Amino acid sequence: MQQESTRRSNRDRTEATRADLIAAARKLFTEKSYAETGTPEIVAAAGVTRGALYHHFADKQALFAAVVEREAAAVAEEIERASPSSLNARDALIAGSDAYLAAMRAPGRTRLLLLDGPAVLGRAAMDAIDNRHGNRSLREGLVAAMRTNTMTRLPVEALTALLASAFDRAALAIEAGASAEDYRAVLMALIDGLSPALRQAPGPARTR
Amino acid sequence: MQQESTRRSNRDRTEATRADLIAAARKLFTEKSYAETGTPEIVAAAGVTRGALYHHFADKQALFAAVVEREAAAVAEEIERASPSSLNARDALIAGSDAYLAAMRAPGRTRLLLLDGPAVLGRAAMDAIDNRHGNRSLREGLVAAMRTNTMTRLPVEALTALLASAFDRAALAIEAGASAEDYRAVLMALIDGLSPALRQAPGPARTR
DNA sequence: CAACCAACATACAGTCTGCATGTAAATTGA
DNA sequence: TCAATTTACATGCAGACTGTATGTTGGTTG
Repeated sequence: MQQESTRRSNRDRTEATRADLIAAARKLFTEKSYAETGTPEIVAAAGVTRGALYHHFADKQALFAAVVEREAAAVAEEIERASPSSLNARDALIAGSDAYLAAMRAPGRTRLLLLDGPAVLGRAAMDAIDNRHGNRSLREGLVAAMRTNTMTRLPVEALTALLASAFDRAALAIEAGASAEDYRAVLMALIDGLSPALRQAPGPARTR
Repeated sequence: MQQESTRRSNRDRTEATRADLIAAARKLFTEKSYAETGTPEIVAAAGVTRGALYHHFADKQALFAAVVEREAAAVAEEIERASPSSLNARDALIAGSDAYLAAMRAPGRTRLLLLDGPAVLGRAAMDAIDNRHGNRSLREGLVAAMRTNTMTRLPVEALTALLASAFDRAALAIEAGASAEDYRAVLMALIDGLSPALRQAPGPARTR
């Protein structure tokens, strides 16, 4: 018998504490905001003290970065899971778009990834995170579409960034109560507008 | 002789103090950020005390809102000034786009209007400001283009918001050192993609 | 010119962040 | 296996900041 409950390896302790802190921080950062959430509140919710927080994270901002990183990874995973993997280039883009908009409906994600993230960590850091997780599949989809001549050839980085920002804005608007159908229709029109051949009536572009 | 220098009406005093505070705050908010700028620093730069600040503004956030409002108005004015007012619908959009990108090169504007603004004031408040100043001309340009059948008919609010977000993102990328030509080319392609008739080769879309 | 009010300055209370210091538990290596 | 060392925290403290309450001076008004 080995000290039944009080016998945890250091790695387990670290992992558990970090997870608790990230979960508590995520909850509070999304319910309120980064600025309005204090570290005393976070550690209370996580059941530890501020000492533990500053042992595992350099500062409040580093904890926030960990929360954002984790959230971006979750979004990327949801999108990849929802991608049927073999459609033609355009339909793959559409499927990815819908998956993104669906994923961003999870409460707090827009605030975390689109409002506080850029302001607290800076656009450059957010771009790095996006490129590590999110935007990758979008960029690859665009490259594939261009390779099959389904899409006008354009600078890939710029096109990826601009389309991504349009998706982001659509997610924000939809969360704020705007018509999801309207925004989806415009996004589709923007994408289809980039197809040399394809013009009007791209088939069943209905929302449902 | 009436007390030469110490004779100012209350309205003048208010106006001057508010202007000093807004100018000092703008400078610091853009050099650093909203979060990293304290009110003691602001009032020191403005040559007043914190009492004056809290007399004229409800709180630090209200001062920030005043700075943002003023900046958005300045951007809108620069755009309207640069608009030759009678071109065809598409060329008017192009001219407005270029004017916007040029205006956003003024130091600190991207941080103020695109990073800190949404995070501190919220997307809804920023939308209200944008609709009061900036987006108006863009929306009117889009409506005009649709009316002349130069552009596919789409939900106007959504299209305005999504195009505006693409412009915003382009401004951020350009400021971060990305190729202005690339981003401009993609923006033009997005706009021209919405023209039913117009397809490839929309004429001299060169950057310079 | 007396009463009033607007435009500040000063002082204070509460809270937060980051760090320094202390302690118990785990890991290491001889 | 057990002493040395490192890791994982808890506690306490210093500095800074925000918002407000209170005082004071100068303009405004009947």
